[in-house]
Amino acid sequence: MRAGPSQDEIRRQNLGALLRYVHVHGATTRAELTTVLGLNRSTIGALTADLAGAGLVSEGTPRETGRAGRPSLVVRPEAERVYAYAYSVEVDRLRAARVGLGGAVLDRRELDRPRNLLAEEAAPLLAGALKEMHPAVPAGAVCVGVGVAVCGMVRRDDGLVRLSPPTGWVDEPIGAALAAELGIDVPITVGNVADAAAFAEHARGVAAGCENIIYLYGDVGVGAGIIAGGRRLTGHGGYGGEVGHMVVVRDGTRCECGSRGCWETEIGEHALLRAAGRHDARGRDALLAVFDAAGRGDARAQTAVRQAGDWLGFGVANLVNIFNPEMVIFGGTMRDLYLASAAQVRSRLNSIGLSACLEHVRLRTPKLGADAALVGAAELAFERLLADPLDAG
Amino acid sequence: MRAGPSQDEIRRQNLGALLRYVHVHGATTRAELTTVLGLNRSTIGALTADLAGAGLVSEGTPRETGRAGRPSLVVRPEAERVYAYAYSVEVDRLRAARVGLGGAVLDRRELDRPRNLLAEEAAPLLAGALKEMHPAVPAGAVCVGVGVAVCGMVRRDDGLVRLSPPTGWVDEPIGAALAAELGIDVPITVGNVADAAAFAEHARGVAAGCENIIYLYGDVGVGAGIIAGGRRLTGHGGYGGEVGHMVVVRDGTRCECGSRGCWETEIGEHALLRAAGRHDARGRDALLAVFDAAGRGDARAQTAVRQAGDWLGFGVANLVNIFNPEMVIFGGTMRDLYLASAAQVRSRLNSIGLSACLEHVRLRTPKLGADAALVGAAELAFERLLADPLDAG
DNA sequence: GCGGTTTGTTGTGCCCGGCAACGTATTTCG
DNA sequence: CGAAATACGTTGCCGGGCACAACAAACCGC
Repeated sequence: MRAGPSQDEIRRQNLGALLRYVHVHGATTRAELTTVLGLNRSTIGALTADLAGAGLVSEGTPRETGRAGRPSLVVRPEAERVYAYAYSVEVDRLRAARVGLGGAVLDRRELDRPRNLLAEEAAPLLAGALKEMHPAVPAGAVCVGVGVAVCGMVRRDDGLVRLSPPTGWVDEPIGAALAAELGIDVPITVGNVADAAAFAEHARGVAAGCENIIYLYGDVGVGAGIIAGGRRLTGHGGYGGEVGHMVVVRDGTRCECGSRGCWETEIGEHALLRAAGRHDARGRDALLAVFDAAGRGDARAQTAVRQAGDWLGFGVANLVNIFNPEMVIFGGTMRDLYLASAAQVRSRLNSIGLSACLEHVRLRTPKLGADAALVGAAELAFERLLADPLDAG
Repeated sequence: MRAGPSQDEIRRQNLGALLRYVHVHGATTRAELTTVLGLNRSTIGALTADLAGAGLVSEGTPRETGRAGRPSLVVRPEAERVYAYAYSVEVDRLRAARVGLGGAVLDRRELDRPRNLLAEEAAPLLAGALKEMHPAVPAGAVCVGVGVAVCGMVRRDDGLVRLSPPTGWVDEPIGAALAAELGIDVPITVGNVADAAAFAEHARGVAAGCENIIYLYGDVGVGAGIIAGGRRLTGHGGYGGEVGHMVVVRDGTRCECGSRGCWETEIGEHALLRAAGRHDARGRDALLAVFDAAGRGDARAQTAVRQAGDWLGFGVANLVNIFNPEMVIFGGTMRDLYLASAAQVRSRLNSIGLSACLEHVRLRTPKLGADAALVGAAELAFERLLADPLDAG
């Protein structure tokens, strides 16, 4: 039961809408902004002046238009001067990047992550990557935040990593550890990697313009970033989207989460490698080798892929029936699995899915590729700026 | 990429917030409204004046407060003069009601629904109920809309009932048929019965104040009304929440939807009656007889109930893992099943559910009882008024 | 260079809500 | 019973936000 916005909230929202537009769509003429945002020329002028004054955008000379009339000024995000640090904590990899307003990756570092590395041990490594990148930051540039994407369940309120079977983390305060290590005074936002990737694909990837999407992200486990009605589905505690632990086989194979027959146990890394007869292998490279082998005609690999693809379609169909999404995106290892078994996926989907839900659903692979998680993490950090550009800038 | 609200939208939203508050919470003093809505006394005064002018609220003499100071005026919804018609199309029952602003059922009619009655045949019956109720409407009262709750998949854009296996409806334009039959010029909103019930329980039932809930509604089939982040989860076409057709047994029992092993085939009416050895029975009474028998110690009935309860817990656990809701509500026949098999439900939930998701989830039965669907249908109709009180009034 | 066209800029006005001063209704206390 | 205290409604004023219109500026085609 909340009242409507006050007038300065209007201003904030309009500033945010403008900044978000140039952040997502890149340099934009003022004329275009007036039509897109539905605001008056004079208002757009005032807003850009405010944002330029805060150093968030710059106005440049117009592009050659070819048409008659005074050319419109171009509003550009300050892609170099305003940036966020983004981290992605994956099973066997730590990624760090400096991402400019506008979404460009300005700098990056990657390092292998020893399995069973705890948050307190990871934080110095992550901070080190940041310090390595720091000298390249131009003078006067300002960091608006740090975003961290972790493959695990993250408590919304404080960013505590509750449970991340693939990394072995339980109640790891990665945000606090990182804050202590960095010693810089910027807000740190921690989120789930699938959520972050979904967010990025929703903002500037294949799902641009879609309001209802499911981004399925496979690593060792499987999670989903879900956007419903244009907003992230977080759930009450922030643990929404744990579709990998939807049980698809009652009393099935034991899962790391303690339950049995989770979807993950049928389509996760372990399941596929085991089915392909590679019990000792792990990691993404091993997985790709299976897909390769299947592509080259290896019968056992083909069976494994087909079987996993069948289960992939099974679970996706269930999710489609529940959410009625506009698009399902297959990211991480799910991308490879989907591409290798699209026939099985579609077949299952068509047999299980309700026809009304199948009508408009599109199956896609990510547009942002491996960077989706990083860009999404940055997007999490930028979100604060976009909600209130002048205060957070 | 939408701009912030304009100034008259502020007004609309504030009017809506005030009207919604008295609609949900009943008569409220102006003083309370100022604190709840965070608006100034003068603003509340202006808003109530506008609403009173439109005949939506009335201001009354203050209640005895016992405290010092001038007593605050009481703002009351015009519960008799402003109303909506609500319909609920269930498998073997048609309900109609006149619901006043504030949510009170002012008048009601119920009739049996012959199975296999199509929308065009149902519309005259529904219209007849309305005409029966019409003479009792006080002079000067105004109808703000008609809400219809149907146990089936409803297209959001136009209210077409796409598929409703229990009633046998396929692409039935109940909204249009009703509009033609009624001949009155008020907007007709059609929605899913589970959605409507969830909406009602969220607004004024057990889930008041909860932002993430799953309302499980059982009739012949099973559907869910889902509220995520405080907003209804509709999905892209409006078909979200069809959890009854989440497949829980791969290649299991054939379902009316064309698929196999849907949740519905394990916990729906047919499943329970069959398991209890009552193959020829149907309807709610037959179902209640099974629960009765189980309560009295009938072994076969007990086994049937336990088995269905086990599957109920299974599906609920999956949904809890996916959505991380704050509350799960068991309505319709699911209420009876849940009450009769709470032990099984909790047991499955605890073994399958992720511990983080189980932390805060509460299992509840509806507070509004059998009226939830009707009140929810009315709520759908009121929604338009609450979004823009002065225009829609 | 000149008209036509499109856009930036500036000044004005409307609307909304906050605020403070004043009037009013009720309780409490002497 | 009456005055002080308390809380509230009402009124007028103010600042902020955006739309609008008039004017100035920049570009195109001729």
